[in-house]
Amino acid sequence: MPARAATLTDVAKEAGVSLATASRALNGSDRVVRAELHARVLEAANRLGYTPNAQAQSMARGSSDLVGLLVNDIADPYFSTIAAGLASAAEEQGLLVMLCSTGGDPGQELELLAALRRQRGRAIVLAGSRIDDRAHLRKLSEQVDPFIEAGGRVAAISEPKLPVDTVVVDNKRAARDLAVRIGELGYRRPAVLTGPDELLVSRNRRDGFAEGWTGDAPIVVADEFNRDGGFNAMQRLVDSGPEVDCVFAVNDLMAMGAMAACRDRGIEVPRDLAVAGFDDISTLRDVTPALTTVRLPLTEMGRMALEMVLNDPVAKPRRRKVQGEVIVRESTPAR
Amino acid sequence: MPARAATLTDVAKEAGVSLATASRALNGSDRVVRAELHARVLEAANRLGYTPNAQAQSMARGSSDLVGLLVNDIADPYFSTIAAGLASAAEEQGLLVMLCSTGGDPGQELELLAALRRQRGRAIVLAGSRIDDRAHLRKLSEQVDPFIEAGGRVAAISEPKLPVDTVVVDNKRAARDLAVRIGELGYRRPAVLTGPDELLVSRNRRDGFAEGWTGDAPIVVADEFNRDGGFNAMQRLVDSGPEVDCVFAVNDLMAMGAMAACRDRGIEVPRDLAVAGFDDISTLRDVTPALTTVRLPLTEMGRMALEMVLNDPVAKPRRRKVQGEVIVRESTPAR
DNA sequence: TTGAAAGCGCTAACAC
DNA sequence: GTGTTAGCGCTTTCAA
Repeated sequence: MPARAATLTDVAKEAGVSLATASRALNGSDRVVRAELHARVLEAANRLGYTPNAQAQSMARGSSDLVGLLVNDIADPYFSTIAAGLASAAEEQGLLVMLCSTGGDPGQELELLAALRRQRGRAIVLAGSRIDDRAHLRKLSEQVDPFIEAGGRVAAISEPKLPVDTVVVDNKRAARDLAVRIGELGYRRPAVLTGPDELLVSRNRRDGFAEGWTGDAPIVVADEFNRDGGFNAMQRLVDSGPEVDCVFAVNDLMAMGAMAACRDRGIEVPRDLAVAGFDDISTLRDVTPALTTVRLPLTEMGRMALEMVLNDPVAKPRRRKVQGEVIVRESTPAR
Repeated sequence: MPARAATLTDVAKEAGVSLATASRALNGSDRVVRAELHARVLEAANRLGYTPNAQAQSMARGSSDLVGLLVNDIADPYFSTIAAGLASAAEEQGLLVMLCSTGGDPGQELELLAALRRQRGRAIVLAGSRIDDRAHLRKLSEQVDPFIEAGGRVAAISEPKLPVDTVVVDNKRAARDLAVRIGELGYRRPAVLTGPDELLVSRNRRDGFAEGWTGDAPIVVADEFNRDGGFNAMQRLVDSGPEVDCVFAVNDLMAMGAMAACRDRGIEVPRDLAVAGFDDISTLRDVTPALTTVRLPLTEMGRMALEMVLNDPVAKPRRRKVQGEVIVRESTPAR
């Protein structure tokens, strides 16, 4: 057998019909093919194990059934849950997802975006925090704009920094709500474990919490936006020895790291110190003490982004705001 | 501006050279283009914001830079970690990953495999447990074989049920090792919380454990292969009231579910009951009590699969065995 | 070194 | 209804 897949031409020949008829019979069109020929074509296709070449189809049709998804890190449950939502919505639409994981590296982000662009998918979804860097945002636009100009569609799941349809989590508000609840629970001296300042999520969650807090301004310790960051930040916090009765880590992974650090230092959560996170990662819903956090509809957000990006484009970018819901659990008992 | 991206023809025209020259200047080839023309082409391309059309390139070249990845559920940390490994290896090779998540549904798996096949990527990686179903395996082969026949490459990360290169976890052996360790720790009456019998991973882990166990055969409770399955299985186990001093859940998610069920029933882990899992999901490394489990090099497995699938094909499918490492933590203290 | 032209596999006018 | 044919954007002989 040849190292070559059967083509439509092969099928047409085998069925004794024209290329056009074969195309119409197999891949639909308004034109109708006589039942007999139709059957003959299907049979031939079957016999030859014919599979349409989607690349050729997109070229000829001028439209593709690929959508790109760019995330910071697909191993991070935050993004993998979004990806799952987006992928399942894509499947329903008969679309295929091209996945790129940047590792949080802006340079990589640009390169992968370019790669996605080259594939001429019908849309690209950018998930992951925008960093507050004018130069980088400009470079992103240099990729995004021509893609849109050429008929592509782009949406983001992030802080609304790019002029594209965006699913935006109201981080500030949710963090504010959380601060209020923490206050109501009787805590008096909170600390915030935050990520790098350039990361907008991180900043907004921190600021939102501070806004919602009525007592003295919380102590803030910054580190990486992941588990190890939470661990390290917590260690530094403990070592600097301030009086603190509760800690808000700006995401669940950091909160887990923080709790691990507490354990290392003999601090018992929540007896000695309360801990709260953000995201409500489902894999972590069974940890003990159960983590107080802000629930985000991650799967839904992935679906929403796909929906937006498939909608007809509008002149003005749409914003779909998503609200987080404070979930109080054992890690922040009333005191 | 036109809703149409600049093409190579546009660039050639703009630079006042032939199509062929433009192609050679921009997208490399053995032929060398005179420096002056080269510069002129690059400039024109830049001015026009030209991006090569990867689809057209694949068609013309007869080879694509897409690889497909089919997983059971991208939201499951097991698969998202594998995907991360594979994606990062792919990036290094300048390849793009098309991601499909089947939801564990065999029908869906077939459809998505077909979709992947249509895209004419250079390779497809199938990650996820094979179910032991002759009819389904045959249908899979009906997709896989012609793809390979036509020059495509396929690899799997699973039990070696398909005649393709496979990264295979030695589940049986690792589970056996775990059983031995559990025995050495002083446990006497274990139960196994397993998944559906058709799932080969699930079965092999269960059987491996039983093999490694020297006392009376462990009680076995089967349910779904996920968190809720662990929860439900554990409830049923408790309700049926047998004497058990330790539980092996065949994956970490089930173990988490099992621990949650214990909490519900007032059983304290590990004081009243020890629990062990399998996979060593990184998101769960900080839970308390720390989970005894079998560590799998998931990221590495993703990389390995890509590597295999890009290697020259060999007549006989390769098998790369991966060993799990038993990690004893607090959830199974010596007693 | 450069250019003209023949495909790659398919769709969509356009004719019959 | 069905067939012919001109593209889609690119690479790659083959000549010049």
